[in-house]
Amino acid sequence: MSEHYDPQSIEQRWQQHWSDDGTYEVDNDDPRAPFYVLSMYPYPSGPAHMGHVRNYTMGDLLVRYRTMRGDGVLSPIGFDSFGLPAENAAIKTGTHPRINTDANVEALSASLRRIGAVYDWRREFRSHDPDYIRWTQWIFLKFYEAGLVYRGEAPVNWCPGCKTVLANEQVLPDGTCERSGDLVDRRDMEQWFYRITAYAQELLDGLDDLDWPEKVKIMQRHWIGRSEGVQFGLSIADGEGRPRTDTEPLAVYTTRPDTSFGITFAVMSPEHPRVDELTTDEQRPAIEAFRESVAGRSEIDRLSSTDSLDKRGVATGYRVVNPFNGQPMPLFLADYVLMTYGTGAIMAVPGEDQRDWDFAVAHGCDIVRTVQPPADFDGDAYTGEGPAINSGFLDGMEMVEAKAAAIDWLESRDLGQRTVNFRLRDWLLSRQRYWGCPIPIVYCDSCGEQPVPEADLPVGLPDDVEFMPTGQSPLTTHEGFLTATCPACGGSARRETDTMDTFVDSSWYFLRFADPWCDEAPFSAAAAERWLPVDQYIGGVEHAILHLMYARFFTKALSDLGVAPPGLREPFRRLFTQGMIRLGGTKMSKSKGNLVAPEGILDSQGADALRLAHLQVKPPQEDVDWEDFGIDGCSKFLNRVWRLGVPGGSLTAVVRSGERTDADDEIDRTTHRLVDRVTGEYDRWSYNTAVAGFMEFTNTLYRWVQSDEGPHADTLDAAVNALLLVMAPAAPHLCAELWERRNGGHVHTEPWPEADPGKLVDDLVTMVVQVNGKVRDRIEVPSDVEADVAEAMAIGSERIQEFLAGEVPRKVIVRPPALVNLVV
RNA sequence: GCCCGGGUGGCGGAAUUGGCAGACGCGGAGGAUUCAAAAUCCUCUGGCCGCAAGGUCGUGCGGGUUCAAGUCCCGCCCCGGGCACCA
Repeated sequence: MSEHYDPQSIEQRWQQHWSDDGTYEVDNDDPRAPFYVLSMYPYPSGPAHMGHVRNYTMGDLLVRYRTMRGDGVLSPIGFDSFGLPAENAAIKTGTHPRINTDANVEALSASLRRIGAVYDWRREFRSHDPDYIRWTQWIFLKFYEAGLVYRGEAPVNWCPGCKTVLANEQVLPDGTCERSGDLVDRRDMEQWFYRITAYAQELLDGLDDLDWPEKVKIMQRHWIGRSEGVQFGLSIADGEGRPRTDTEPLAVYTTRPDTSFGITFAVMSPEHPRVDELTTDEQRPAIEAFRESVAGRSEIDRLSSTDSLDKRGVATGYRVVNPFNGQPMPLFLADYVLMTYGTGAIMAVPGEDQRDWDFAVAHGCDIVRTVQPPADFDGDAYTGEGPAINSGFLDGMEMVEAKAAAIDWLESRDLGQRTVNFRLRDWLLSRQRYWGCPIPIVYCDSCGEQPVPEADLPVGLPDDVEFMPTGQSPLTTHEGFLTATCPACGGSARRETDTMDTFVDSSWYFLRFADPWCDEAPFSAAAAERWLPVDQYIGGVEHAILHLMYARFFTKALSDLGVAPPGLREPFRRLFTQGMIRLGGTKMSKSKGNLVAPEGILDSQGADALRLAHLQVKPPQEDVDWEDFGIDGCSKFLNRVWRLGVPGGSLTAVVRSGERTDADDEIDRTTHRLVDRVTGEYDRWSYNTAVAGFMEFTNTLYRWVQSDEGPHADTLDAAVNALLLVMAPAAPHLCAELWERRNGGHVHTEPWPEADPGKLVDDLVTMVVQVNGKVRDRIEVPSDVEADVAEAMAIGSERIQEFLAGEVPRKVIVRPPALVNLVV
């Protein structure tokens, strides 16, 4: 075999070995402790780019590390293979999405193998596999039976670019589509929804116990947006301003009932069902015009309006009555009040809400302060805490007390009730596209909407379709697909042509991996019990809300439906979010067209060098610029390790035998420190410093090997072997090759080395001696030096005596064996 | 506006609990080897003063606590990300 380091041949050889040997295949009855490592379900867009490499390198490191620690590691892979890009490509080129997608899956799989990432490939599947479609539909039907799926007319986000509706989460803050970047507009459409809001409280509570980045948990909490308040009615006023009893009061929701005495007007959403009823003839033309101007605009567009407030609201002519003080006040319509939150109508308290203040000024409404601001307050609305004023029976109470008192007052009179509201909305899952999982529903003229019987699953996608340039789904015109039989009456029926959002596929794939062979259910409960929750989930922070929220919802619902184990309430116990790779200042992605392909580097320097560069460049959770990568340095380092470790290499040709010396003991301790250090760093994701540790250790060995005394054969042997063991998860091919040549056998099935605690500390350490906090001398001391000895040595130092200049230290701080500080 | 991160040499970064700031890598300089080069190996590499020994300043800015602050506290500035009229 060649003497010099040749990444090409050894990488190919070992990748073949891991595959043939089944090193990383794990059975469901494996006797080792189960540990589930999962990188986020990749969308197959073609060969891997650098972002993939970073993600999958980190996951692979963990898989190999945990395996050496003795765990039976489940490391599956599959592909999120439904989605718009394949369908858009089909529209352009006429190639069926399945052909393109499968080719892309093959390309991505090959890339993953080439960077040395290892998986139990027996468990691989793709979202568009008929088997996977079958179970995705089966779950839909289970949810349908349980009332977690419903169809409803709703204002939806329509993306003209994607020719489909989007879930709220898929619309960016600036009102554009997260996928195509097109401006989203609003339409009323009949759509399918998952009732995720049924789990709002549990989704919120469950976050507390998850070992996730705090940042992600905060984002989810905010998205769920729980608020506590009270819902009550504002009576409609008659001509004299007295409450009418012949019509329902207008329901409003507030989190600040303590300020109720300061209500000076009320506002309804333009789409509130009672607008017609509560508009005077005089105001009707203005109201109609206003509603029309709002109708076509998306919610986000409305809420981000920069129009002045006088243009954003209009009076209905009606008045409502504040139940607390009997005061009548005007009722408006305004675009910023949403029908989808709370009751679709609000009470306005300009004294304690800045937006209400601005609206009151624009429309000439009264402003009453009901919370006493501090003396130095000089703003408009005061939103802080303080004693209630101008508030009748609430006067003098602090906010918390006043809230409770106001709610009690309403409840005791049967005027209102305590209410919890969530910002989270139901998950709109229908998409008007072809390349997705069909929704298993048929429509019968006589029986109406009917679920497809379980035995008839999967409802597959027809292959003989033609993609129209308009982007309209070919399912809507495919007679063979459309034609169905009603399962209830046997009559003719028409099939649902919407397919599911691809986030549905990625909401349960991690469960299927536990048991992808299961034929009676999406997975067996026993397998789920064994592997789930995922011990370590790895992916991009860009999925902090969408995917992670949906997957949590599915897990909870499946658990409640008895499909998943009852105790399985969360899918991902630990989450790590790695940073993205930027090039030229923007995120590296296919849509931005600024990808760097790894092939060139794999050809020239090899997978190990590329992996090491990804690990070394920056802390894994941080974003990184491609310009900062140091592939050459890593490649150079691997060559150094090779020359040090390869048997018969010139570097280690001269070694001592016989007696061990102090130098051997020192190297031995350094070796144990390396093992201890790297173990801790792997455990806390400090991969960049772990690589620094390899390099530092290698530098130390080089200096030693080239020193006059030279290394003792046994010490050097142990040191290099330890290096190969701890580096094996990071640079698997090189370590496997050198290990086999040196020791025979396979480094990745060796047990993880353990550091001897007794060998972590040197006998002699350098103690710093400071005078007034400044380092003035360094003294070698025994590592177990006593405080008084250390102090005596410090004061005894000649250099220190010079700095003391005869003065006696006023105070002496001794921290043996690290430091002595003399204060004069 | 609110909520998270972050600001350390020419660059990426390191520094478990307050205890030698700048590990490791890149870049740069010098040397060894070589006919020469590549590769490799060694040394040096925060600023300023100094021939040197050494001194002195230095972790975004301004204060503070402490024997001791990159690290803790108070007040600012800047950068990145998330949310954004949610009643």
